[in-house]
Amino acid sequence: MADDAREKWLAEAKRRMRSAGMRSGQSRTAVMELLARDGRCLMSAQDVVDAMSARGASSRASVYRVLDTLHELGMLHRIDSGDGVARFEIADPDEHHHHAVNEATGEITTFTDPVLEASIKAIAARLGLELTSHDVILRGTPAR
Amino acid sequence: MADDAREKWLAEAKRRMRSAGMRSGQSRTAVMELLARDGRCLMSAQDVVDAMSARGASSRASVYRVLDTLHELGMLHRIDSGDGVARFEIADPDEHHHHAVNEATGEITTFTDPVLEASIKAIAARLGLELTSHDVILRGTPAR
DNA sequence: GCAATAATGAGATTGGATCTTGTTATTGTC
DNA sequence: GACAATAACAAGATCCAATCTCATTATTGC
Repeated sequence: MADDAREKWLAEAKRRMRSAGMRSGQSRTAVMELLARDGRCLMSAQDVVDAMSARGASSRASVYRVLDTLHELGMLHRIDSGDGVARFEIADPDEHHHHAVNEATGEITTFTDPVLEASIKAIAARLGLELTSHDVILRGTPAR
Repeated sequence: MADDAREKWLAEAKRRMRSAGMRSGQSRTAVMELLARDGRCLMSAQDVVDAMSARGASSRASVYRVLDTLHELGMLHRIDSGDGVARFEIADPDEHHHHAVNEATGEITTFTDPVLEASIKAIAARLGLELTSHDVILRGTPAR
């Protein structure tokens, strides 16, 4: 993701927090800035906890709280990859993607697909569902 | 799912276990029969543990082992619904479906869609991935 | 600057899942 | 059918992500 998109994300996250009547404590600020500056794709909460404690700030409880808050505010995607660890990534409104897991290496790649998105929209309409979110996860091994 | 499909599943599960060189201990047998006879859609491991201990059999460890084994043999789907609890359901080779979560009620419905499946196949091919499994989860609220 | 109160930190706690170890049961062989 | 080899099991300890508690600290409107 481009640097300016990250800064935009940070500004938007702060704006939404403020307009939700939330104060800007040091943990919230620090976690948001970490995610905006150094956030990798699919960080686990523990990754964030480690990164924060490496710079001597933010307790585990706070990190979990902030991640949860950002998720509720729609600023983070939460992906449950199946290993019992929730992973987060910045929600860039300009880029909607899904994930494919290489089961041989554990490597995760992202992809986008308009046909897939269209069919998901059609399914939701058929089910009478106002879609709030959706996940698609592919798992497989490299084809020979 | 029809009763005969369940019996077919049970027979196939036993066959695969046997051909994988595994013995048919009482825990394996009991868990498989429970799943085949009374298995609901999306049972958690704990649900199975409770059901087994209600009939005075199978330790928690055994239940987890058997579920894991059945999953590895391709006889169970494992769905991580995002609440930290893995859920399982019988893998009926004749019926491949996905899940939609009603976020207002927590209710889970299933759906199938050929267009969706086709696009997923196409994506996997594009990524050079030999697909072993894939999940699609929709979340939303009932449209007014 | 002050008071109200939201946010935080540290550690305890929860709960799903896994691991360990001694025991039991299954299976091929005789 | 009995026996030995060994796979499978049971019970409980343990692990670890996530949540909760509550006293302390920091932020914000006034």
